[in-house]
Amino acid sequence: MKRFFRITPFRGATFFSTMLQYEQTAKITMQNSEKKPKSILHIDMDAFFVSVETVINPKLKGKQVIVGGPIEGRGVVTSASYQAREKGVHSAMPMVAAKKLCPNAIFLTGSHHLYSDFSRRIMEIMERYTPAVEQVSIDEAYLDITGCLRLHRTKYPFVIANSIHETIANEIGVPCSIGIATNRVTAKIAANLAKPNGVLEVYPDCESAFLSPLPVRKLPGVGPVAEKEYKKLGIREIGDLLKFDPAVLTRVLGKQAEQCAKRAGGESSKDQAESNFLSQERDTAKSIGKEITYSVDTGDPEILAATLAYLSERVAGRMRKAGLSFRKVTLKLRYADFDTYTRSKTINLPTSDPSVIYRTARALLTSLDKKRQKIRLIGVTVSTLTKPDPQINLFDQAENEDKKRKLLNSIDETRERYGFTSIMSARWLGHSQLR
DNA sequence: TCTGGGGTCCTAGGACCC
DNA sequence: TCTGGGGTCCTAGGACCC
Repeated sequence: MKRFFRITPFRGATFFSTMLQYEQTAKITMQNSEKKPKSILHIDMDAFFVSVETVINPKLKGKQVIVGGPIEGRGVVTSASYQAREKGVHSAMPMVAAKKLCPNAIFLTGSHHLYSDFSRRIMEIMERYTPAVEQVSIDEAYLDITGCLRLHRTKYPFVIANSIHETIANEIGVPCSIGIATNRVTAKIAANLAKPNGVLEVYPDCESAFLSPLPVRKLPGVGPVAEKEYKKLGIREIGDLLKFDPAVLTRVLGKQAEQCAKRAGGESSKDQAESNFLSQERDTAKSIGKEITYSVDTGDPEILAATLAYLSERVAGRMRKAGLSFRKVTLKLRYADFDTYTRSKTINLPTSDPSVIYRTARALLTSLDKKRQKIRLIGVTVSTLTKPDPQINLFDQAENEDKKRKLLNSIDETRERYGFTSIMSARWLGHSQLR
């Protein structure tokens, strides 16, 4: 009898029997360990972008809907309705291929602003239940509800999970799936298995029984490459990982395997760091970048230079908004044959000056662009980010820097109000395809 | 059927210092 | 003439996630 997990479909009868089951396993757990098990939720929106579009336009409900880039512009799928998925459409698939599979689907390019706004409202709902919310992407978050069960007058984590599930559905109109477990990895996997629109709880002490029969590919961090490597060792299921000496796995497959072995046992490094949930300062970005795939490959140096100017401005704008400076600039090129190269350069003193990004990227482009081929993609990323230290500025530089900063800030404000292209650097004026 | 764009983290070699 | 070991920084590439 499978006792260790249950999908709760929000009906009174099953709800009650689930409570009885929980009571039983929880009792056993209490006897086995002194400490109360943690209750971690992983909440993940179902087909998020498509769901938001459906809230805006209810006529889309139940149809094949695909959100992604423009078909002519080499776009890919970012979100597909379950009706489209039935036909084999999935995210990251070229839009052209999706169109072949679903010729009559509704294709949308989507609006990131809209999705961010929905995301913010959804996170606000979660924060009503616990302050320990850690958002990990636009449509998913971890919640630690261990400390607030009593506040919500229940012993049962799934009571809170169900309430969150219903509140998001009622107030926002977007379906989600929730995994409940004593640690993050198991909660995340449970949420995935609960899709769509389900809640799945893995009871305390049942983690490895739940995880063992699942394919290793289900473990977060195991992609196609790692899966292949594991297969060579005869590892197919998560349980197989436990049969190996972690030291052997680490030697053969590196640090990644070490993590996986731990996760297979239902442990994740982040579980220890409680501070992750309640840390005051949201960890600052490690890098900020922007890249563009041309709709037609180009070898025109003027277009390339204009694009670099544009990318540098975009990156610098976001960096200033975050109040950061960089030391490293990375240029990325992808040629027509899809071969991809990066070149980077670290400068001595941190700055947020877009012209430094541009000049550095230009120099890197000169050093890299030797292949006699047209370019498909070009990108600029800044990293080694720091909060600018005012003391670094020498006195005579300070005034200059201050003027520059004021100018750049006013540029940012204007763009905020009237859109990015309201103020354009002369270099990319006239290259309308960048808009 | 022709492969986006935003990221994070890990590896590995070489330079340089002690 | 042959040649240590540890630490840190820089660079390039690649796996993976959403």
